[in-house]
Amino acid sequence: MPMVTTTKDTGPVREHLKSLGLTKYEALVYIALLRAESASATKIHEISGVPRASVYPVLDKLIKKGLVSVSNTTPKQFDAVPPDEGLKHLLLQIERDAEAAKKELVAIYQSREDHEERKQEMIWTLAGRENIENRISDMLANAASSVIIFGARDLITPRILDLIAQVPGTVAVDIATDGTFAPGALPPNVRVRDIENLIQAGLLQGEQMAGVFIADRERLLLRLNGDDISPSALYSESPAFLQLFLNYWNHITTSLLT
Amino acid sequence: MPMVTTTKDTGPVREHLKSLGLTKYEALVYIALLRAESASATKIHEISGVPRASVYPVLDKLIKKGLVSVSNTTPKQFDAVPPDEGLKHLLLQIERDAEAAKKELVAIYQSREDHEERKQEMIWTLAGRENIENRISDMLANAASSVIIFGARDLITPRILDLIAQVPGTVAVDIATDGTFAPGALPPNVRVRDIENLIQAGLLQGEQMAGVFIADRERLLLRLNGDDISPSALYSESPAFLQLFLNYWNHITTSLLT
DNA sequence: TAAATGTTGTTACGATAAAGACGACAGGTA
DNA sequence: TACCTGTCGTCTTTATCGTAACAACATTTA
Repeated sequence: MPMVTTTKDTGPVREHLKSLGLTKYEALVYIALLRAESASATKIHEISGVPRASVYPVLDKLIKKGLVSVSNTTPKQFDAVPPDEGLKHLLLQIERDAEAAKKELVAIYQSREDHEERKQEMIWTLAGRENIENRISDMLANAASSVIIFGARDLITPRILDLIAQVPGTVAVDIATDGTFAPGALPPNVRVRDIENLIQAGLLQGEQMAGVFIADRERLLLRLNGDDISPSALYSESPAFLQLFLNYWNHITTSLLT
Repeated sequence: MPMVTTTKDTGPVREHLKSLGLTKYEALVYIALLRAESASATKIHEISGVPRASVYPVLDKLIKKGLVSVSNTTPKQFDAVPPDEGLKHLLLQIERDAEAAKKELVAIYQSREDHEERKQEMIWTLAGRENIENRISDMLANAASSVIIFGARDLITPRILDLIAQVPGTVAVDIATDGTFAPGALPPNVRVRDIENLIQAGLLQGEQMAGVFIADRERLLLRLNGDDISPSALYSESPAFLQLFLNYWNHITTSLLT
């Protein structure tokens, strides 16, 4: 009974499996086998919707990847390796590759000629919410003496809040924003200033969503377009550029004193 | 000076980066940027050998992946994110995907109808040295009461030896082989028998490289063609099939008593 | 038993999508 | 003027997707 089911609900899983190096067909066949518990090629074809002729080469690849095993009966029966076991080894292989790649790339990176002069004065653009938060993450994680953050409350997302909480106690963290934080969410080395009255006084206007992150007074990230679908940010280690915002910061703190 | 270097030594790195989802060009451009420290598109083209026109879209993708940042100067300058940082986030994303996929797939796997009868009697084929060792790994890691291993000494590779050493002390491990082990390499719950004299007596012949791994007397892996380029193995939970080798095992142990 | 029917494993070939490769061109810089 | 940058369009190549056909074998039916 050729009951060919269409490519149904298997929505996000396929995308996730693609990250692990599986093709569309490989994902479909593997999922079908997880459902079926030892099936023939034809049955796999019926469940997965993958053309019957394509099932065989796809199964070969899955076998080589250690996700599927074959019986020695005739006709052959195929069975999925349990997903926790199969994915574990798949991921392990990727992690090994990543480790090897990192090793070689770091070697290249460190042996390059350092012409930092130019680079120091450069202002760089970052794209994508994820990448921006990653950069902030690295700034906070590597901060040795001080961290300064100011801007709209929305900028300090739960993830960033979490990163702040993990900054060592020896690092002075200064935050100036217009909102509040849950009590006890921040360690004692973090000082929060409320700039709401400054905003109302017209001293801080413009890009509502812009925000500034400064680490050790030498690394700066300027976040823009926070409400856009693809936000962007500027990053710089330029002393001149930094000084601009450090002055800005001085302005804020002294204004708050009055 | 158009000094277009050919796709040179960057041998294995590219393969490793492919595991992380990078294409050939992406890998070449990223490596070039690691060498160059903030270069223009043309310079990247010269170093990497990637066609100049192709460099731009490739850089876009690398930027989206958080591996490259752009200056706001004109002409644009590009710079590589340090590899340890960049690869970390890349791998993190993959691990998140793997975790999500595992969750969904395990759900599917557990909700499938259990028709174990047929499967129990089945004998499965595994392909590839890596996959075979992975299966052995899982057998040893999940063994609850007993482990039996017999066959040529070559089968017990350093990795397997390591796995044996990690088996909990409550599990009785029996090994029969024709070679020796470094003193202290094995914990006290492992008992080793020497079958060399049995081999010389002609009681154990045939496939020199075949070996048997049995866990809890209910899971069996039969390794074949150990010297072949792509070795294979049989796996089974069939009681009948298992009994065959348990008898074999009895034969060995009793023969050694005389 | 013999013919009819169905299934399996394999091969071949076309369609589509992605990556790789090349040339051309408007605009800006030196 | 000469050069470089950024962009576009096109072409080739490769991998994946998808369809069709076929020999070998097994099963059913007459």
